Amino acid sequence: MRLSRYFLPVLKETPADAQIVSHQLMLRAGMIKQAAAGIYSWLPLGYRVLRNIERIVHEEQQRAGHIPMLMPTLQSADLWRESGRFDAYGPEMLRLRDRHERDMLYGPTNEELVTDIFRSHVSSYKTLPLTLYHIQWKFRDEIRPRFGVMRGREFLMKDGYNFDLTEEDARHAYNRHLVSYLRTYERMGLQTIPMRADSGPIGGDDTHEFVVLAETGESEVFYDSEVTDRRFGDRVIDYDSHDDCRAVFEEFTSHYARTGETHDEALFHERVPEARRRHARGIEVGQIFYFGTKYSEPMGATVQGPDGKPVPVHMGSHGIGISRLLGAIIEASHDERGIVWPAAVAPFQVGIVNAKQGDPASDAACEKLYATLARAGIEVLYDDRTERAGAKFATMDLIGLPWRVTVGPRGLADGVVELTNRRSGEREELAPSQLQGRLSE
RNA sequence: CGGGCUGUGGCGCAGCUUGGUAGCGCGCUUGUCUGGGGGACAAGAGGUCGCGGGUUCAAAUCCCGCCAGCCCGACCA
Repeated sequence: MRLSRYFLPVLKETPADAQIVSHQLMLRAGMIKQAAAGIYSWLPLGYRVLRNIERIVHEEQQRAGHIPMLMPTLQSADLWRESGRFDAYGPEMLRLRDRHERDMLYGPTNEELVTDIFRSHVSSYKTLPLTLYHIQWKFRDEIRPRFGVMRGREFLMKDGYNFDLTEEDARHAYNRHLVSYLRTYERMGLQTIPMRADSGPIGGDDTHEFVVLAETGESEVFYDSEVTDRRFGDRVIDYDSHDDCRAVFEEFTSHYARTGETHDEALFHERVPEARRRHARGIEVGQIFYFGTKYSEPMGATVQGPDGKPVPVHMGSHGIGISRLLGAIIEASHDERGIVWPAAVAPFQVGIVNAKQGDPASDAACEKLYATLARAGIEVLYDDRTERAGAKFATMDLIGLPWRVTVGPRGLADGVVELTNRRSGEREELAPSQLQGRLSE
């Protein structure tokens, strides 16, 4: 992409409304524009990152055997009356009427819809286990939206639902999701800690939240310092193996780690030596639930078992806050100059800075490099504006691409360009012909 | 929803106390000189001062109402 033909409305000054660094940087980097309280337009740069995160979530979900689909944002109130949540959910649910005065709602979550799909089409235990998920916009009419995309009213979320014949199978689905989520977040360069949490209006007995530790987090968390050393890493796992998934579950949840609502001070003291007790703040980026037959019973989601008798299915649901993740990643990865994107989610992998636009040698070298990299499938943003080098550097630092190539008369006189790593600041000089190989490492 | 605050050009702000020509910085346009960390100079464009009503010869400024947004608290991917 040529920056001169792109749409990247960066701001030099920080808008007054933004309180936390991720919100400030998203606005300054031209990623989002507020449309109303807690509702944002995703400008091209922000949209690219959003899509990258979405893609990773899709890949990891499908790796775990979960099946993608898409349910609508607008739902009929009827199903929610059936589950009893039309009244129970409260004013956080946005209710509206269509032209025929029928009660509708903008979905805050999708248990009712997916359960309805399930009961319409699944009648045999042979179809189980089944996990369906989708990535769709949700609306929750928060009392006070804030912190940009971290607490918006409209937000993009992956929500998935597992249907199993037995509690044992459903527990496995729970563990499998925990493993899958750990992988997902690590791929985005985030360390998350699964914490025992409160189930809120979704209901159910068992639930863990995935928390990114951050000063600006909205949740109060208590944990054993041991948990921060855990890494899933690149281990290979058989998602169908109950034992393998349970082992990971136990490894990551054996130490004390709880959010404020479920925190038990006495237990904390009993189980964690004082030197390892931590009290901090965190950002919730996902949550998994096991809720048994809470929805399947009232809504009649049953299957015929091997003995021919109908049994309600055991269910769980699981969510990842896709749009919130942008904020969480920036909170966890930035410096005084701007965002530092982990490569996996970066809007472009490399930015080319033409230090002297209009200089024939510089222009030619940049054009050639741009074409070569693009042809190699590397996502590259070429800053071909007639700005001075300093302004281009500042823009690149702000938008946080992993690599920057600086091309100018100075280096070209020696036959080299400069490659700079955004995170470490390390720079090396190399011939333009070596660049593609270096970036593909 | 309670408490506090703010709406003035795309962004950041001043002007309001004491009513009388709408201003500054950034950004934007054009030109010249520049050119490796947000350049200099010059000339420009751009504003129903959130909306409605009132007071007044005259309202960004005073009064009333409404709307929007932000912050602090109780709720949440």
